[in-house]
Amino acid sequence: MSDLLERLRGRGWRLTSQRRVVAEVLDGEHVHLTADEVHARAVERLPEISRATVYNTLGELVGLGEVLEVATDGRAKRYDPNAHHAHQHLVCYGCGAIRDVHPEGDPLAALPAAERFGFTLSGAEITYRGLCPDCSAARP
Amino acid sequence: MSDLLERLRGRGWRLTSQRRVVAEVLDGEHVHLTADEVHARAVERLPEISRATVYNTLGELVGLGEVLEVATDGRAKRYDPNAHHAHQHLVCYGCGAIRDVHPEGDPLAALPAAERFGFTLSGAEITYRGLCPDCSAARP
DNA sequence: TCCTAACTTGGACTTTGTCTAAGTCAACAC
DNA sequence: GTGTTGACTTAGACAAAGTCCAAGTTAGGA
Repeated sequence: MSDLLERLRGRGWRLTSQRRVVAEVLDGEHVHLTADEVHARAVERLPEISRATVYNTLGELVGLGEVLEVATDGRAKRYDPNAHHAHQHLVCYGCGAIRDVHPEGDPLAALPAAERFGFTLSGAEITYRGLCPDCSAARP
Repeated sequence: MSDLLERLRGRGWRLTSQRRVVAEVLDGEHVHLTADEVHARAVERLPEISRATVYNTLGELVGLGEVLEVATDGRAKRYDPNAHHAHQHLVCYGCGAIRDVHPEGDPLAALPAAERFGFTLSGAEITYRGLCPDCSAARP
């Protein structure tokens, strides 16, 4: 994420303090924040940043392919900065915790031609569901 | 779906006209309606049915395992009555069309123990993305 | 036929996200 | 360093999707 700002600058982005703060908040691994959570953390560093700007910036980052949008629960979308390494997600149905995971093989290979209905496939998203260790311990 | 009402009755459900209509609307294959679409179709048969009842009934059907909730786009959830046959979904990113598909093998098998982080896995949902034949033709 | 707990209703409310008009400022030119 | 300008940000109104509640209705057993 450290060179993200340089890449964005190279694409003609104006480097505002707001965008810098959003990029900083998203830095890291296993980060899957909702837009509101990104806003809350951004406000800690830049109190006057608005919700609209956070939504705008997240939308731009997704459009540029720098951040992935993840919809694991039909509630708020989550934003995953780990866009440059193919991965899937493992979600705890107890507490909602999300981990990036790396299954073996190409998921597209499992779908036979007869099951493609003439579609031109471009990818597959897998959400593994389960109970995390903490939630397993809490439910005897 | 035809014997769904019998199963529900067996579980102590009161068989109201509202629940009957919601179940009828959901009958069929490749059905993936939003709650609002279910409500719109239910109103055609029972004009005074309320949105709240549709949401209640859908929630109960999901809780009983008779209907699946599908969140393919971060917008409205969709309801899939094909809950008793394991399947995955193929979604067109042009028009949003959804098909039920049946990939080969067990998706859980692709996730190595080292990538499970101590979770107790219970299932996996796969969303294949692509362009359907109609949308492919429309985008030269 | 009556009774009652279960069900339904309309509307208020919440959450999540989008849009707009007006004001601000990063980056370039000089 | 200063000025300029179009891109960016802001607050708040709006919209979509979903939840909650008190009051009224009703399915199904007694």
